[in-house]
Amino acid sequence: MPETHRRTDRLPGTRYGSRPTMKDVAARAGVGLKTVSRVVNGEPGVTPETERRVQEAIEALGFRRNDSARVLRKGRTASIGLVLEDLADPFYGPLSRAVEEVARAHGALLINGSSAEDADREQELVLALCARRVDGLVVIPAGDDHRYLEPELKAGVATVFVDRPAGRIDADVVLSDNYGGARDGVAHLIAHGHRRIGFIGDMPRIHTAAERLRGYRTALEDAGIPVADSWMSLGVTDPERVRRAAEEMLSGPNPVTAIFTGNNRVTVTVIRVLAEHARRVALVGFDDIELADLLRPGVTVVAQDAAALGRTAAERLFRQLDGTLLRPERIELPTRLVTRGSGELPPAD
Amino acid sequence: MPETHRRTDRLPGTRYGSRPTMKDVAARAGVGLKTVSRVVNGEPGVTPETERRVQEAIEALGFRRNDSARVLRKGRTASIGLVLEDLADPFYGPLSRAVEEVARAHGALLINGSSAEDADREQELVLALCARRVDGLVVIPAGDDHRYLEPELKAGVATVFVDRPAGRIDADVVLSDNYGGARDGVAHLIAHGHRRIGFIGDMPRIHTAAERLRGYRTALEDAGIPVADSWMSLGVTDPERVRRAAEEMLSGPNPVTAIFTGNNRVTVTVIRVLAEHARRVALVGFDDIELADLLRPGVTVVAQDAAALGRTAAERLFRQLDGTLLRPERIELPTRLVTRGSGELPPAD
DNA sequence: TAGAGCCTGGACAACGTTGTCAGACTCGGG
DNA sequence: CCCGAGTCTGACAACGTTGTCCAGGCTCTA
Repeated sequence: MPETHRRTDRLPGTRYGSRPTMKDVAARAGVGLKTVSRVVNGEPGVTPETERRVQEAIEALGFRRNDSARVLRKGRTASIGLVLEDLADPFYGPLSRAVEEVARAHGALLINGSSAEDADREQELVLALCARRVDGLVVIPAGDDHRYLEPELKAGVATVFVDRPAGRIDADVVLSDNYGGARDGVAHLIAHGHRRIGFIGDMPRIHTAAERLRGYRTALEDAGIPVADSWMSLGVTDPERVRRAAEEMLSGPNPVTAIFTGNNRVTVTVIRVLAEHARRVALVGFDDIELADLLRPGVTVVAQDAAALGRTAAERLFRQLDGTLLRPERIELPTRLVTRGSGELPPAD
Repeated sequence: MPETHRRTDRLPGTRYGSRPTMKDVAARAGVGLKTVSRVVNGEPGVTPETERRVQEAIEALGFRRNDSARVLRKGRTASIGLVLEDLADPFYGPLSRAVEEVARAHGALLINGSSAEDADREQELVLALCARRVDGLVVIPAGDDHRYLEPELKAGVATVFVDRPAGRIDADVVLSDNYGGARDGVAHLIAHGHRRIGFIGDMPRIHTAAERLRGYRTALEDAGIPVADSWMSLGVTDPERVRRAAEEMLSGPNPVTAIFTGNNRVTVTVIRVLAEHARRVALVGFDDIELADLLRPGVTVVAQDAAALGRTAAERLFRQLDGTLLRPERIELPTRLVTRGSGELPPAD
């Protein structure tokens, strides 16, 4: 029993002593260190008999390769980082899963963090992931200046931005057609006779919110409808503010007959508000929401394919890692107008 | 310029050459290696002037500490693993976020994987995480035999199971009161006069499904209602099967007047089926679903607090790591019956 | 049977960091 | 002027793995 008290400087939390290493396995199996490595990695050049002995020792000791050491040696971690805004947002669920699936297909693990829509926290997270030496990053950016990533990009960290573009650096971006989707959604309302259409969206510094607002304006302008400031409400999307905004639009001397909502959270809140209102107001929302088809009236939405966003981004990431991808590109995925009744409500007055 | 071509054995993918190390920083700043380490880690014993020089060199080179090396040396990774069934399931969103928040509060990152309800994949994932030397694991188990974790537990990997208990090992478990919740939900239906109540749930090998079924049976037995096999349908929860099951219960010579659904996915499908039916059928579902309050009739549910499950589990995990937690425990969190009308429907015939 | 070539196994260094320890230097008091 | 205490710094080993390279034993052929 040599080496029983090797690690005297271990942190106190490591209670039960430390794990066996390849050295221990080698000693027990009576072979050399590298032979164990070969067995563990399925490399050729080991006789069946030796392999058996090594396997036995591995089993007996409960050996598990230490990937930290492996990573240190090999330079690749086989893991990618995903930074998004909020793990609990239903929009990011399918997106995360798609990224995870692609990662899994490439033998990589997913490290996952939420920025909570805070630029500093995003940076902190991204840099922590870089310190872990993730092979690549999928980032839904909160901030708008990503020059802090330059050393990382130079060092070969594959990076793809999703849902919103990167700020002040040249990087791969995968977006939805926020502008076109919003324009079509609002045009749908106009086609059903609406002229007074409200817009409730996220803070305009968020790219998606700005683009959707732009789509809204364009649709109105294309139809020759003047855009009234009082019908646009941009800001945080917590229920209280959205509720107030909706109620203002619905009351007053010149109430809207339809509302276009800028994302799933806003849509849900506005549905609640409308449910309390006597007057029937048309609604089209950006992002699909579960059960939207069962509400009465059903909720018409501009649906983005969150899974496709994630999949596309992750696939580009691994193509960057392959080296088969050369120049950063901006990819825009189409949205789809799903009509379910709410948009078809004619103006009530 | 020494050391420009040090890493000849790097993988081909590392395109842009390699990252600067502390050694490089030390050389540039004209100080010793350890001094750089001290600056990077904010350790005392460095004059402001020296620190400035080091910071400058770090900045200039774009140095970022390599946490793989750090981990190897220190034995702690400051990361925990979360293995769940499906990242995209709305039930796991809040749970993941809660785990992430606790992790963040303890300065740890979250590595995240989906088992897709497959025991082998769960094991593969868990062991991959252990190879990464995560400090701890939060596992929503798919399998029912976790003896493969024994060496890891001995080695001090903190582990907490959530939502379902561990199989054949002694470990911390945080559960919802599935039995009691289901019993109360079914009792609610009985209290409103229902006698013929169907149950549609997940595969009985899944602990939560079995417990909820048990609650269902108990409620019926307590009320002296015989339990009919034809009113219980257990199996995979894809929409097709659930739909068939619901339709069978609703037709035939002896149709149910109420349905108790075993999880959120089942509930959603059954709502769809009921929406197509003329006859009004009462419904109580396990798990809350978004917008349930806006459906007509509103959907009564047995709500679990997914965030509390995640938070409790993660907190126990870090207490294990602190050493302040000694014996594994089984914690059961209460559920809450949220009545929203659907459960109050009287039997239609 | 000797020599060439192949197969298996092991010694060793390196990956980038941190803990240990000792050396150099400063400062103040005796 | 010297010494001790204190401050700052750096050399070195170790963490556990993998790549390189060489040694020794084997087979096969001439």
